[in-house]
Amino acid sequence: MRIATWNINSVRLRLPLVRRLAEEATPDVLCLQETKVPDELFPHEGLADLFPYRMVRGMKGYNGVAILSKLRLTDAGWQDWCGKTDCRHAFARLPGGIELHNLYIPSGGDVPDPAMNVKFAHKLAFIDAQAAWWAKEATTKAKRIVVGDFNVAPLEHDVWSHNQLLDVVSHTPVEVEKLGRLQAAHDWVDGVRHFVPASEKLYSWWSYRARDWHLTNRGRRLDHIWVTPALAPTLAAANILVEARAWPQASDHVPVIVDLDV
DNA sequence: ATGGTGGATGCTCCA
Repeated sequence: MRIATWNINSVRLRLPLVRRLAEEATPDVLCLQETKVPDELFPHEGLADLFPYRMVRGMKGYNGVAILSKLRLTDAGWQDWCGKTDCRHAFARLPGGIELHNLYIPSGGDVPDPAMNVKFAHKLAFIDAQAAWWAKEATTKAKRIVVGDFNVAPLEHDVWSHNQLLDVVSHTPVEVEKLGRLQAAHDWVDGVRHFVPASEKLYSWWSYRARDWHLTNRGRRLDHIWVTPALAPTLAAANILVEARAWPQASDHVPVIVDLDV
């Protein structure tokens, strides 16, 4: 089973890129974030041939998540967090009793101080709420996958310069610490780092503002696929599709892909 | 230290 996650930054604008990914990388399940489209305007007609099963949860202009699947989805739904209806979490059950969760964690704005910046406070509260939720749900046998744009690059080599990003939202110690607690809450296994040593640089996002993203290569690994320990033995491969950053009218994020032998 | 780009929206917010 091939699972992919991609912050698409408008699914309507980049529908051709979604189709290209589906055809070239052949994911069985594709989770999107920042779809930026209300459910009634979601481009189902442009995706139904590739992904007959779809769970979408979007709103006008901002955020939005979608699960597109070749495999049957059951018990599909969505959930609100932090008292907001901002379309950041969709879930569904896959064949084999696997529960899939697609998350778009708040970006957090520019100032890494929750007292000065309500967006950063929201981000930290969101991660805390997730950690509490998973601590409550966790069982050793649970077969679960959580994917998405977590907007946190947790490891030193998940950013181009650890020292220069310590004060930059996405890599501050408080976010990394909270994401670590969230990860520990269900003993989540990082499906990509399972195959790539922590000493190796790995990115899934490059800013639009760089003159030449490829030349400067100032990336961050913000997009993740985690699995519960019960699924860890099935991890078969992982890939970050860096080349997609150079596709015409690219998203600033690239697809992250994990294969499971299930 | 600053501003750089891109998307959705509608004379600005968000990333």
